[in-house]
Amino acid sequence: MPRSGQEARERLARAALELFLERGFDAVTAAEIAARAGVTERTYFRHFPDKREVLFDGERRLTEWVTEALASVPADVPLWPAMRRTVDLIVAPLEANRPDSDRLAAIVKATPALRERAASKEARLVSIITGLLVGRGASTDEAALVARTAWGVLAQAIEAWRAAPGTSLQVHVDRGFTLLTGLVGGAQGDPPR
Amino acid sequence: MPRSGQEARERLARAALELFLERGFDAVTAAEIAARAGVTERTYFRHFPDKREVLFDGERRLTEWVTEALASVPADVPLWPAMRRTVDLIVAPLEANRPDSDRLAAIVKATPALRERAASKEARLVSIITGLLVGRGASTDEAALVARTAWGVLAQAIEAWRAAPGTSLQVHVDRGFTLLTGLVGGAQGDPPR
DNA sequence: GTCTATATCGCGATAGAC
DNA sequence: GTCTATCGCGATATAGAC
Repeated sequence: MPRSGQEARERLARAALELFLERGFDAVTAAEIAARAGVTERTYFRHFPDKREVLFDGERRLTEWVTEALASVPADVPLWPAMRRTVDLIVAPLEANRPDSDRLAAIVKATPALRERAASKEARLVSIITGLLVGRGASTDEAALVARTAWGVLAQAIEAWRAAPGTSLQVHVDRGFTLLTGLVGGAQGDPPR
Repeated sequence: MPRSGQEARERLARAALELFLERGFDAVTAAEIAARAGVTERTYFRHFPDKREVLFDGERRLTEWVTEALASVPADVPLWPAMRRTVDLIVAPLEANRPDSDRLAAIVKATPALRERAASKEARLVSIITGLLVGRGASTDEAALVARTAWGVLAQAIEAWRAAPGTSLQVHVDRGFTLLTGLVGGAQGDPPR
């Protein structure tokens, strides 16, 4: 079998996804993933630090999308509008990636250990975005707040989108930003509807 | 030593905190925690499902604080102001708890596995808050957005507070809410400063 | 409480790729 | 011939089953 590390890595990722879909995360051993990919267990652990991480290998792309999107927004656009544009820009790749990400989301949702890892990945991404915003001249506090808030809107939109199979993610994103603006920026003494 | 389950649980939590502070999370085994608490390893795992969970036993109080605080806000207060008041109400207990929570934060920050668990606990708390807001009559989308956003402000304030030892948490919270209102609700065409 | 599966990692040897 | 991925074996500790 091929000696290229990258290929083995991809075979491992595919094998893991298949096995987890077939039997569920807990019922699959690292040795089985390795066997299906045609390598030994030891090789598995050289590519991935633990059994969970195989699933999130593709998530690195998300970081790239965000980084590129934010870089493409002119530097003179203020913080919040810049983040809004960034979110809009990554809607398209997210929608294109829907089939894969839906399957992944299903596995993750069903497994507490994977939900933990996913939550931690999200936190890391928010902190990366914070760093990028600081690079644009924002204060740390401001950057962190904007990154958290904008990511919250997107994450919530994604959740709603997954729950409503026919809809477009862009619609949920727009709705989220509008809702947020109304809630946070609007008149504060309004009585409940 | 006492036979009360609750007491053993507390001794385990204290022993774990001590050992983790002394040697770091990874260099401590569950058996050692149990030994210092005067019980067997098996007893440890009866109280806590894994090695990480001992540290977060106290976090249940946070959920209680939030639940009680939100319940104390009159039902006719709109969503966002209600969450703002809720956050204000839990500032006091958080400040009172500072010494313990600072030590915990230090251990968590130094250990990836614990950061994951902490991120997951936060996500769970946000979803609990979302449920409470839905109970007040909000739509799921609205509730989730408000819960995420308000928690983001608090979490960010806590981080800034920890970084600046002399300050009061309330100040950081106020600053965060003001900042957010200005960013999200303010004029959108402003040029950068 | 005891027993066991299995995740995870260290080490030395081997064998494709360039 | 070097690299470096991979192998094979062994050790330890978590976590769950009986």
